[in-house]
Amino acid sequence: MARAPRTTVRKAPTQARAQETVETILAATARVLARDGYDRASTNKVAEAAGVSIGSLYQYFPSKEALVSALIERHMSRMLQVLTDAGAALPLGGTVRQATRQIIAASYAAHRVNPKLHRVLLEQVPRIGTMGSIDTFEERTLTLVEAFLSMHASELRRSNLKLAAKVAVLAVRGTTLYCVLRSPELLYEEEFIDEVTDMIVRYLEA
Amino acid sequence: MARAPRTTVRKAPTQARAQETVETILAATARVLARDGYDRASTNKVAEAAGVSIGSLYQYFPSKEALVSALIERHMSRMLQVLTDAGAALPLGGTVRQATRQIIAASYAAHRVNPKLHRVLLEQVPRIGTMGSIDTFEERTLTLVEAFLSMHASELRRSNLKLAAKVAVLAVRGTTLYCVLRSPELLYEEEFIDEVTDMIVRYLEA
Amino acid sequence: MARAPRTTVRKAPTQARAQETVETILAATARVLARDGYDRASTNKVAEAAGVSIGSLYQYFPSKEALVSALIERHMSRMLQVLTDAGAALPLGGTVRQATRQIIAASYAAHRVNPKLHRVLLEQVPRIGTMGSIDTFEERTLTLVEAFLSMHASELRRSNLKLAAKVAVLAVRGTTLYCVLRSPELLYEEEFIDEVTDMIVRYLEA
Amino acid sequence: MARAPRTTVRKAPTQARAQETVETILAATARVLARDGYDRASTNKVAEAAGVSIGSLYQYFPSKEALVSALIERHMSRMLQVLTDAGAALPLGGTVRQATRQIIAASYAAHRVNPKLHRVLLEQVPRIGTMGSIDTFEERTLTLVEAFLSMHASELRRSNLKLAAKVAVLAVRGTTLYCVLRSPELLYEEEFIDEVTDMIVRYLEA
DNA sequence: CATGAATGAGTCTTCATTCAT
DNA sequence: AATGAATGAAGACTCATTCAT
Repeated sequence: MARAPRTTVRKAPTQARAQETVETILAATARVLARDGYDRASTNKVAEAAGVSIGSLYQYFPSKEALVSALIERHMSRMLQVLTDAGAALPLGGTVRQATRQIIAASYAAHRVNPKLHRVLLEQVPRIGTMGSIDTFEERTLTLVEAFLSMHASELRRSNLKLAAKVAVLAVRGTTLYCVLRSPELLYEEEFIDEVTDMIVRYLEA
Repeated sequence: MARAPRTTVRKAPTQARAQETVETILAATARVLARDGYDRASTNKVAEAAGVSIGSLYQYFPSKEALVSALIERHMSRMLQVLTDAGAALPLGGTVRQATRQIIAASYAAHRVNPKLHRVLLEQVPRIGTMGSIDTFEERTLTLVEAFLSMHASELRRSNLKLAAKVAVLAVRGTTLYCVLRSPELLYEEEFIDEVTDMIVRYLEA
Repeated sequence: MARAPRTTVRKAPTQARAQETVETILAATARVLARDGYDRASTNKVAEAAGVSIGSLYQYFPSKEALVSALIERHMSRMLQVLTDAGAALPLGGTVRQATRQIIAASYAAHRVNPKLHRVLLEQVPRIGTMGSIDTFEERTLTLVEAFLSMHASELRRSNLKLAAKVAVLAVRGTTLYCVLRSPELLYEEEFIDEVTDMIVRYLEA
Repeated sequence: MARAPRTTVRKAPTQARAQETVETILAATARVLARDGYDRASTNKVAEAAGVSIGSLYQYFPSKEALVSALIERHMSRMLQVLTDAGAALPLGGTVRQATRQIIAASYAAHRVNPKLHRVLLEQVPRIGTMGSIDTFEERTLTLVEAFLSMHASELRRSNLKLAAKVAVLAVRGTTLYCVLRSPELLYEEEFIDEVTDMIVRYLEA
């Protein structure tokens, strides 16, 4: 179980085949993690599941942690992508309710990327070095919300917008977390999202 | 997710000395878990930290998982106790805001039991057999809230009280989770609790 | 698993109750050995099965080996008793066939003492210090047979009686061994014993 | 008798180096077993004796029992080979005595394969999963004898040939067992084999 | 680049045995 | 005497990682 081994990717694969191999390995990692849990998931199992030799695996990932990190990284960056895409399209000119709805919906959309994997990562993976990507996601969301709030400051009844932003974000996060862990299908229910939106809007509006 | 080993306590200690040993071991478990994380926490380290032989540890806990399970169980039951105590004192005759404040405060109080340990358990412990106690906590909270809501139905503007209860609980949970994981001192700030209460009350009231 | 610990009984129980305890423990040993095999049979399990504390067990048997040794000893001495009883009654004046039949029958009778236990001892117990009792049994048989042969020397066609005795004893032993290990009910079949007798008589007679 | 762990070989070695390793390990197993007995023979000791890492051992044998099983298997198959080779040359046209002599001699030859190891296996090894190979050996012998008896039926005075075959085989087995356990040099003495043959022939012939 | 045999530190766990009560 | 809590040496086994081929 070593002590704090390297965590970065050993080598950026340039050739197409190498890129494929990396993909295969990451996919296998996700599968094995889901099947066996973090503890019982061994690099050898992953290599076998990927149909790749253990040597090859270590060609691309210098340690088990690097492997899992890469998986997390990739997943979070995809979620971030979805969040950003949906957030970038923000009709900042719309009503507070509309905008709020859109931001919340964007977060839900991001959580729809691969809820099963997300759950496994949350449940099975002990916090690892580069867990930073998760914070990145949360911070990005917070930044988005704060920006939005300050733009609509006049319509809102809050004095301490920073605090309000944080509470709002955390409240929404409570709901998405629940969805991912216990009820993934809720991520797709517009009514549920509406309900959450309603709570947030009432909280924020003057 | 692999076959789970036994997870129950092996032997109910009868002598006083034995009871002490169990306590010592659980305390050491918490310490080692916090220091090294679940993976790097070995049963031998725990025994050593407890000043107890590895044999004694296994006399009472048949596996590493049983050990951690017992710790979780104990922690959650303490939290539950605090929640129940604070919830039992519910001034059901008070205003919605007062009652809401009290329930939320009760939850915060429960999370103040041992946030450091709570965080370790959340972050480090891959899901283990008897994780049921956590669900118990959440369900108890939900029950409490639902009961409260139906008592004050006339003052609330929600038709779907069950949904409202769930959303409210999840929202609050988002905030306590954040506190435990990133900002334990927030658990003690009345203003923060007020803010959260405000959100929930606005959401629920007619 | 210690190195060559004491093997003798620690203390000859004088009181009736103590004698009973010893019996209980030996019976439990037999049971546990049959159930779990020698390796998985622990002294703690035996104590529990006997309804006796582990401390008490060690009061009477100073080691695991001593425990098993005592069991073997007791079993073999019982077999020896049966063999001797049946052999002592030898009608040395009878025909060679009659006498042979009786000796062989005596051996079969001895093997009927507790074939199940005998099998367990044969299969499960790695050779232990005082395994001497088994040799004792075989030597006693051999002595018996040699005595018998020299008495009937005139009726036999063998010159090397010692060799003949050995071969005869080993041949019979081959059959009893088979019975104990694979077919205990054969120990009770007169026809089978007759057949074996026939072989031996034909081998010995002039 | 408890649940048996896996007993088959874990991995068929493909590279020459691996094949060598397997051989080395089996040889070391035999040595350590002979030196220390089954109980005191640990997988670590075996690995060390083989000059191989414990990891390598487990690469090929998933458990201690599998290791010993493989050794038994190999030994028995060698004995079987010798038995079959010598039995295949049966001069079925010869006299009963000649044929009997040859079969018995074949069995003795088989027991000469590695009597020291054979003894260790008999004495030290608690019955293990794939003990089947031993039964195979006995059954093969029995089949051989039965076939032989029925071919020579006219020259024999037995009506129940099956019974006769069994008794004869068991009698011979009694002698080989003795040789292996107490007197290996007897396996090489023609006179002894003659004596045994004499007994069997007298038993069978008309 | 890929392969997979080899490594060995370290893990969980058992169990014979002791000894304070 | 009896009890059973405590001990700790030792064993079976895993798995991240390396490196010769």
